[in-house]
Amino acid sequence: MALPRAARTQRRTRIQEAKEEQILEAALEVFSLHGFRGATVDQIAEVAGMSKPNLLYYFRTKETMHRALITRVLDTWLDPLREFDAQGNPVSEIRSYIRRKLEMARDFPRESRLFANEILQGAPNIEDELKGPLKSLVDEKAEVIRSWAKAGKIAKCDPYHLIFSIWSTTQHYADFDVQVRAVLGQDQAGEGRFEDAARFLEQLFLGGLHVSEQPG
Amino acid sequence: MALPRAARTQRRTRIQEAKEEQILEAALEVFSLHGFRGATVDQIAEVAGMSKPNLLYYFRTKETMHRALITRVLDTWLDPLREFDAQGNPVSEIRSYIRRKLEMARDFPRESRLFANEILQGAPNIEDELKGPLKSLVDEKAEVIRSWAKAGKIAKCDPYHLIFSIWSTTQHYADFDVQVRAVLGQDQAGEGRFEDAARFLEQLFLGGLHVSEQPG
DNA sequence: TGATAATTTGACCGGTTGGTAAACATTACA
DNA sequence: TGTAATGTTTACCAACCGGTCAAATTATCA
Repeated sequence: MALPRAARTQRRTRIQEAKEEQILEAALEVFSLHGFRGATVDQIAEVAGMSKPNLLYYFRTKETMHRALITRVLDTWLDPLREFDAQGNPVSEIRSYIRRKLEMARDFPRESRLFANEILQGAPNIEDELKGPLKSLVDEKAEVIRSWAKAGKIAKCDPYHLIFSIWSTTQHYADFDVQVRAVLGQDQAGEGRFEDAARFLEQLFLGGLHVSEQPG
Repeated sequence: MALPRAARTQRRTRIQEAKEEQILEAALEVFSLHGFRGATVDQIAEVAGMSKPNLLYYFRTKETMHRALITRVLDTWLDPLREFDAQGNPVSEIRSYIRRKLEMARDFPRESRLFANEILQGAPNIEDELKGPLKSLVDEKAEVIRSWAKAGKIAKCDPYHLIFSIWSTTQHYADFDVQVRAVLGQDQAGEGRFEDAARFLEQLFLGGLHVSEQPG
């Protein structure tokens, strides 16, 4: 009998790595579309092209699989914020942060929806990671923004709500894609909508934070 | 034997009205927390304080119940946008629209999450309503915004993406509440966060759309 | 090659879920 | 009051779901 995955030696065979990758890819597809409880193991197994017991050989439970996926996605999801540079030019840093987030919404909508699903349902599995690593990173970058405001480089504003608003506006194009398409209609909903969004958001944020708006 | 609800005469008894209300209230509670597939009929029945067969006497299937709920929520959810007044002052109209949406996120988070859940999972039940009534209303208001921009009363901008950004930033405080609380921490996450958000969003949108930002 | 470990599968299981059947209780109203 | 329509409950079912098991198959390597 084979040992369960967690009890193996560190060395992972190519097969293990390939299959686990295959499973997580399928799990992303299914979880992001139906949420945790809406997704079934059979469904994931089918998308992954293997039998259910075979899948459960690599991830012993549905929850293990989900947790592995969430952890990985949360990590890459924060990359754009990590690149946020205290030494850079404030305006161009904010602009490129918006652009990177929007690109992720366009190129990785499933990851965005997986995350949104999780948060929406109370984040039962990742509350610790939100209060830990996520909060720390945001605290750090909020301090950077605050210092920019203090130095008069951008308008004074609440840095946390600024970050929230960048998150929400950009992820909206992934999470609420169906609605966006429905409202824009067939003619306007071509891929140009991401460029239009980028233009608009740049205008909104750079206008709203322009130093000339700051009294005193 | 009782007739199923759909086949009854138009006159609804007080009992019917009360029970259906009771059920939809419970359904809102459960669906908004767990999504469609994550919610169980037993759970809804328990919250509604009745037996499962009794509940199914009023709504023959889980889906019927869900659809009734979604339809009603979508309707009230659009009220703030309906109040958007073409004759009013552009700046104060936009400001009060943001405020109303933010108040709804604060006072009716369950409705917001129910809707978000539905859209997130591809809006299988309400695509028609998105492409119909919703799109029509947005088209109408977008035209108003466009006319304001043309008259030089606000900066030129894409009215659709403006509306999207107001939706996303305000609903974020309902849909992503867990994340917002986690990031702000226990000390800052008191109810003051909605006032802080209102102040920030006002600054953002009114600054970003200020007519002085418009070249030419 | 042969033996051992890793991988894959079909059959199955107990619990849950959406929904039904039919008896029973209550209300509306002639 | 009587009775027919409406409302409620208990018992139940078939399908589905997450997960197990033991047997079969394949890879690894001395």
